[in-house]
Amino acid sequence: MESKRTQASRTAATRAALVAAARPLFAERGFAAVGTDEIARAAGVTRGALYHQFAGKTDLFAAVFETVEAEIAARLAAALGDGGSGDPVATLHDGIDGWLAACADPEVHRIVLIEAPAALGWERWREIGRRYGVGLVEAVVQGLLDAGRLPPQPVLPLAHVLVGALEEAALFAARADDRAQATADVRAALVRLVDGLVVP
Amino acid sequence: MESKRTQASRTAATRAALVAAARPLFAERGFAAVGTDEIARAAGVTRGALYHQFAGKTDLFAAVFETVEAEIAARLAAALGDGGSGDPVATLHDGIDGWLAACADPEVHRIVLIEAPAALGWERWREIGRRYGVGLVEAVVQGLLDAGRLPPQPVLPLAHVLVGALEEAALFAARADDRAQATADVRAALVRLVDGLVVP
DNA sequence: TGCTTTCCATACAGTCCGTCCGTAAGTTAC
DNA sequence: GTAACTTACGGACGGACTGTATGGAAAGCA
Repeated sequence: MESKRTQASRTAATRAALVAAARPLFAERGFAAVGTDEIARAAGVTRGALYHQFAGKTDLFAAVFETVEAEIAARLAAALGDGGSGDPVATLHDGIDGWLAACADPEVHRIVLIEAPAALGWERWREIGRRYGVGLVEAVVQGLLDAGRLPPQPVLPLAHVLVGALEEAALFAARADDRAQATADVRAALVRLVDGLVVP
Repeated sequence: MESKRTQASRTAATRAALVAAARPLFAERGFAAVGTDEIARAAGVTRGALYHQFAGKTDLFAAVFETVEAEIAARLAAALGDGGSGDPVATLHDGIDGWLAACADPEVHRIVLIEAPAALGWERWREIGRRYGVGLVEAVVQGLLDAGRLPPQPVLPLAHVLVGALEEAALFAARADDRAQATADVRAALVRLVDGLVVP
């Protein structure tokens, strides 16, 4: 079968090809430094296809960003799902490890943490991020509050503060000379941070 | 006097005019969206002067970024200098307040936290930031370690984690609908965070 | 004052984004 | 099956922007 390609499959194929081609380019050289012609050629199509499938270069980047975010969220959800039955604080520690491991990949932290805020603007960046990574942190914090492991307080401010700590920790670890050592160090700092928050 | 302008003063005047003109433009529309011609016209010169004084658009942005960072650092150093004789934890609380107040200005947080990482790259961003805001946090953490108010640990990882928390807190507060409420909320979250770290 | 260096304005070349139009591939109606 | 229509795509054009090269004015120095 599949001798006759349907429109939907054509569209899906070209969009996927463009996203897959743009991802390493954006990650390597940044949003502004890579042109649409290079992306289209790498995807085996022309700029005409790109501008038919996406509203523009920024929209294509948003699609790449969403793909990366979805991968991280799925990875973290899987890791957190395993420890869901145990101590919520232990779950949080697992989440820290999973996050740092995911951001070790330059394709992740360069796109998610460096390029996306400027390319999409902070509001749109956070709006998308809230459906993925930020949303996970919110859920974990809410779980801790429900379990009485945190003093009563609004969820969102604490979640944002923790997200900021996690993001900068990931960049510090990923860009360090000795990444293994740096990862262990920031992990310890993050664990001390969250352990100081929770009540027995 | 001043009928006869010296070369040094000419250079200083044009550089200052360009930096002053570029600052609100970059803050309002972002690094990529504002052209060099618009900056030059706003400064009352031409692009020729811009490219004579700066290596390029990125270099001009770096100068703007350094100016903003220097202002924040001076402001925080003044606030922290007053409380230097008191409790180091109280000093840290004052630092949080000063930081949140400084980042309430869009010219600050848009340039420092959104545009700079992508425009300059993370390494250069942090290299400059370390001479200003990040360096202050490092000093405060080192002071807490010396005073025995923190369990022994490397300074840099904890400083970066705290900087990340502070940065995201500032963005959250600055972009919220109810900024006063959001500022109070993230301030409380940050205070709980650092209070959980220190030992009596 | 005459010469050199610094500072700056103008003109030019190269690149890149977004849009427009024509064509091909796929879908629906009869 | 084929005709009418919609969707996907390639190629080319126009506009904007960055960085550079060239010529002249202002300042430093003898």
